[in-house]
Amino acid sequence: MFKLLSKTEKARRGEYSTRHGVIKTPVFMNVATQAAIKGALSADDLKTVKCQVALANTYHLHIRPGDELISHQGGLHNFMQWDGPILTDSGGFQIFSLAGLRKVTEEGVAFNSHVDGRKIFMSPEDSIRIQKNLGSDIIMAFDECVEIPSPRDYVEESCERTYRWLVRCKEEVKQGDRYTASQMKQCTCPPVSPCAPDLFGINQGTTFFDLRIEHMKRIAELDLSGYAIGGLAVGETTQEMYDVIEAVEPHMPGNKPRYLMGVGTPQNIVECVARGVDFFDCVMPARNGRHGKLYTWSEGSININNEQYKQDSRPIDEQCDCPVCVKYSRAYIRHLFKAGEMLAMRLAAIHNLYFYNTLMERIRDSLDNGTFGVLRRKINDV
RNA sequence: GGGGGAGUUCCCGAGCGGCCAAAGGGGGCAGACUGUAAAUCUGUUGUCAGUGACUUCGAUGGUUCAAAUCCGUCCUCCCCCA
Repeated sequence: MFKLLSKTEKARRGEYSTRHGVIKTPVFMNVATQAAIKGALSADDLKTVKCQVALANTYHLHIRPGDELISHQGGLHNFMQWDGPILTDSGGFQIFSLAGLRKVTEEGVAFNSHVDGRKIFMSPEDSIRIQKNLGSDIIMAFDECVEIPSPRDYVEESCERTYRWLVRCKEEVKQGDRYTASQMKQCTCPPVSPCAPDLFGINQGTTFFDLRIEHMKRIAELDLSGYAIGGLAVGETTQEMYDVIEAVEPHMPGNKPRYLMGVGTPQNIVECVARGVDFFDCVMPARNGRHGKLYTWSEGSININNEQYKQDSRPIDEQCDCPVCVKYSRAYIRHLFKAGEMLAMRLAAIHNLYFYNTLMERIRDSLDNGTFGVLRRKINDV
């Protein structure tokens, strides 16, 4: 359940309650696709980096180790030992990123597993059932993420289908309680609650404003727990992305959280908070970290592999109080990268995720004390 | 002492008369990464200069229009036999 606490122009401060705790928004969700943060971080580390919500993936976990298995292990929370909220993506994006192997029909999508190549079929109902087996707090609707650019008639047809899929997803969520006894035991919510997960719908329509708006209006009528904007940051310009959000935002229910899927850079996040977005997720902090690109408050991002840091005894960021910055030097971390040590990626991921989660904390604080504009300018200037 | 083999650009290693500034790795330098098939991918790596020029393939002398590639001598290393 979402509670809007305050608004600063379009920017929103809120709280979203789940059966695994309250999420303070705006929030950045930390991506743990396969029930782990890449870079060798555990659920304990998620606490360290001040993560509020973990994001896992339906497609990946269904293929391996299997959602039934995870269900038998007491659900995803128990499996990965994370007691905070979990949002699972529906698999829609994976099918998009596996382009070439997929076949989309009204019933669902057939595609080849990236693991062993076997044919897999996933319907909206399948996706919901899988996400229920995982025991997620927030589940995403099964959508088709359309490539940008795509022909208008295809986008239109796809939006229609994604809408029909959404209706089916909603129906499936209502279907009998799929939680196992062990999951119920894990569950901390009152016994009377059916523990049905919260369903977020996903807006599509590429960069056709009218299709985006039309689609948004229709899904808004379904009274879902939250609304996502999907299919962005997939090749269009940043300005186009902002324009789409500005076009769609007025048609999103004000009393429901808004989630911009897969975005983005610190600048993107601040700019999109300013445009009314509450939830974000992105692989960038973890992936860039693994590749040596580290975020700082005063220098923007630095590539720690660069020769200039060879003898640099300063921390990654002198203004950062993460466990990495209070201890280690740039010279040491650069060495770890050059030497190919796993620790390099781990330390980098910890720092970057801490940076992102701290960024969100600062955004929330600034919204609370009226200094959001200052922070926004600062992030854009770096 | 006798016989055989090898020395290539930062390293390993191809090339064995012109298409070679010289394949391919590694290493170095730099860049990309936005609901994670990503500890991945891309560019660059003799010097100088905007097409081109100049110096490189152990050393030195030669053969040839032309040599990293052929021949002589020398230096160094490896293997086998005594």
